[in-house]
Amino acid sequence: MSLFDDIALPPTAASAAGEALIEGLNPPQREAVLHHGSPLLIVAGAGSGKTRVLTHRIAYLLAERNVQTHQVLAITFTNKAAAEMRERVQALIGPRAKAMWVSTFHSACVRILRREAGSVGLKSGFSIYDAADSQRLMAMVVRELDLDPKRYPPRAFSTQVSNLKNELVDEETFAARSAEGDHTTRMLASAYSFYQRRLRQANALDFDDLIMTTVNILQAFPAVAEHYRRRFRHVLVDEYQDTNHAQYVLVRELTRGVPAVTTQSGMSAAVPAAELCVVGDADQSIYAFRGASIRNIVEFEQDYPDARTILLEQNYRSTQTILQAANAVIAGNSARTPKKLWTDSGAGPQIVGYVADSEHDEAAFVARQIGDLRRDHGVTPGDVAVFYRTNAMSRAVEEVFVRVGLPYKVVGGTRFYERREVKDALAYLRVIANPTDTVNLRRIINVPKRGIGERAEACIAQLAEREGIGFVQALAMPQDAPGIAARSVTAITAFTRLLEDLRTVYEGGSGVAGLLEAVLEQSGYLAQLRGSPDPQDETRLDNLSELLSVAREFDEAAVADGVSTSLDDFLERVSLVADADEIPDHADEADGADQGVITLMTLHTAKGLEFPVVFLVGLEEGTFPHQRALTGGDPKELEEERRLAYVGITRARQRLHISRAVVRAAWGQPQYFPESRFVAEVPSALIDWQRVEPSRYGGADRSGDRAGARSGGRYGDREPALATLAARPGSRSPGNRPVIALEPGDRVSHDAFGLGSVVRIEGSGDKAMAHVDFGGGQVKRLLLRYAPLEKL
DNA sequence: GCACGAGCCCTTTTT
DNA sequence: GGGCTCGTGC
Repeated sequence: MSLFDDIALPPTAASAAGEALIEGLNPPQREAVLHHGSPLLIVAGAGSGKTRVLTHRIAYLLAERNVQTHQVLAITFTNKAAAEMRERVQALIGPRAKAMWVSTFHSACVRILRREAGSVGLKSGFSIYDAADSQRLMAMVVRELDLDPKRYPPRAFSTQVSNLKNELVDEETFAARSAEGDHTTRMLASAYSFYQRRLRQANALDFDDLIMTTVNILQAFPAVAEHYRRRFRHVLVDEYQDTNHAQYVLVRELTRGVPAVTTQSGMSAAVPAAELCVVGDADQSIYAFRGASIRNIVEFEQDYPDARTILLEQNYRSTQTILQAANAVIAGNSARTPKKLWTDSGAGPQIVGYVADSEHDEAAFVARQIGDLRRDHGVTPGDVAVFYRTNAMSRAVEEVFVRVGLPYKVVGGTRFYERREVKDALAYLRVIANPTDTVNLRRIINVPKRGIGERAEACIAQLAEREGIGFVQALAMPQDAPGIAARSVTAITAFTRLLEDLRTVYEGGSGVAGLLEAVLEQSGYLAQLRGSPDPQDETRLDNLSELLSVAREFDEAAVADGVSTSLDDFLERVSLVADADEIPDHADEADGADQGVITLMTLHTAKGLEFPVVFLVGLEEGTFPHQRALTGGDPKELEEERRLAYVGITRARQRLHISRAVVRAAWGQPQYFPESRFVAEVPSALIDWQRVEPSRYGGADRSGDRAGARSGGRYGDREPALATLAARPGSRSPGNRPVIALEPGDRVSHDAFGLGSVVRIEGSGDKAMAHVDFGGGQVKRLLLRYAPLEKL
């Protein structure tokens, strides 16, 4: 029985071949594939086959609507998703899909910028700075501006600059706008413009620049814009709910039509606006923190008045139980267009719940449960995923998995390309590709140690400033640097010589791998690691050898495709891939020996994926929803947390497990956490609790226990981990208390001062402070994080 | 110039 | 439990 039974005539394709391309799709899905002309918004619930629809639509355009491959631009959220989409289209219509542009926004912009960089004075071999590089550069700028990094943290500046760029606010506009602002705003403005200047000098672009600069070029150079508007007749965007303003404008610019114009060389034909098709789910918008704007999807129909909207609500992924839980949680968000996912698959097993004493106990539960599922239901490790709110939480799970011998892979976290040794090696390559890349140059100038210290570096920087030349040029004439030691001059000469030699190696046709080998060998990097007593350096060597094989693969692929290998291409690739692009393919490995590995990742990384068995750990107030969303004072943040919960729940196909730890170590110290509100929102009939919070009363009354957890651990002595903590009531080590919510007028009790009443509260979060009147004219100011206070 | 240790922030989430 | 900065001693 389906909702569509009363729809008389499902859409049909024009031809038999076309009919084959929409076979097996339900009526709204077919309609989305076949839709013609006006902009199209596909509002798709979780697991409703949106990527499938997009894939089939592209195939249909190419096979049935006479669209050329080069006329299609498809934007996905990750490179991995792009690769999959290209493969699927190929499977449907053959190899000509290969030439189609399917990529992330960032990769697409790099391709455009490579061609058009000259128009904004960039050399085409520009470096791409990731978030860490940007922060490093911002730190240099803050130092240069003589600002106190404590008052003006480069991190915060970096984020704010990123936000401005996502809003397409350039540094001049911002400087003009903030001239009247407060001191911090003006400092931010100068940091922004200095930062941009330094980026340009380094011939580098940061992640946000990739989009913003592309938009700027399209808007400033009509001929360039026209080129792409004529070219792309179909623009398709997946995960539209996670696009930011700059990306929105980029899409608008690309899809605009071209009017007919008469020029000296004749008449150019008009081109109508490109067909735009976007897919998204407002309930899965989880990237507002980096500028994603839900308005892009909610107001699509206002932005494009002739737009058509198609709703996909049937879920093909999860059981009814899982969907009910997801629907219940997301319903807690106000101001959303109600959308009810439904499925005609069965109820499936109940959600399994577990309340652990500690994060170790919780991890042990996960491991036990996986063992049971393996034994009783033939579940393989590759079927299982564990999701958590923050990267740091993977550690507890990993420890247990290592101990019991479960195979796993952590996706994200300290990413491969963010490891120190990998970044160092890549910095050498970047400097060789782009000699003006100061950030990377200064990164490796003394790595491994070669006697060019801070002092020498400062002398060179001073020389550069005095002569009005770049840092690189100054480095070529160290003897002219004011006050430099003779020893340093020798060291610097040897260093520049090294770089020249390496450049020669590459120009001699070494390929990227050959160059990388030369870098590691000749710089002494390998020698240093090999000779190190630090066991960590062992894994560093492994990582470098892994990087070397990535380079080899790249060279080989270039040879196979008959393309001339380019260092720029290699660097671009490693700059833009996330570890999310290396998620193991679990589904198709189930034949015998290779049973895949358990996937560990954050909820954010989980977007767009699905697993038969999912564990959601750390469902605690303060962990998930995250403390910052609770104390930030912005209800929007809490809504985003809820959407994140919705995303997490809907990743599961068959079995969902939710768990929490009553006590979790934060900053090395144990801290109490009450149950997450998201758990309470799931109808209790859906959950099979295997263990609930232990209480001193021995009962399973969860509401009573919650109060206990909040006010400071009255726990039974059956549970060892808790007994230890409970043994010293009121004197728990400082800094690890939950910050209790207090209001003026509340009655409180203090271990030492006795009874009192709250006069006022100042600050929030970790810095929340209460003024408490304990009588006798004694008003104490107490930091809630430290004070042994209990609300009465 | 560099190695080492103490003290300091930290932690959301990522293309 | 970690990564970074600063001070100290060589």
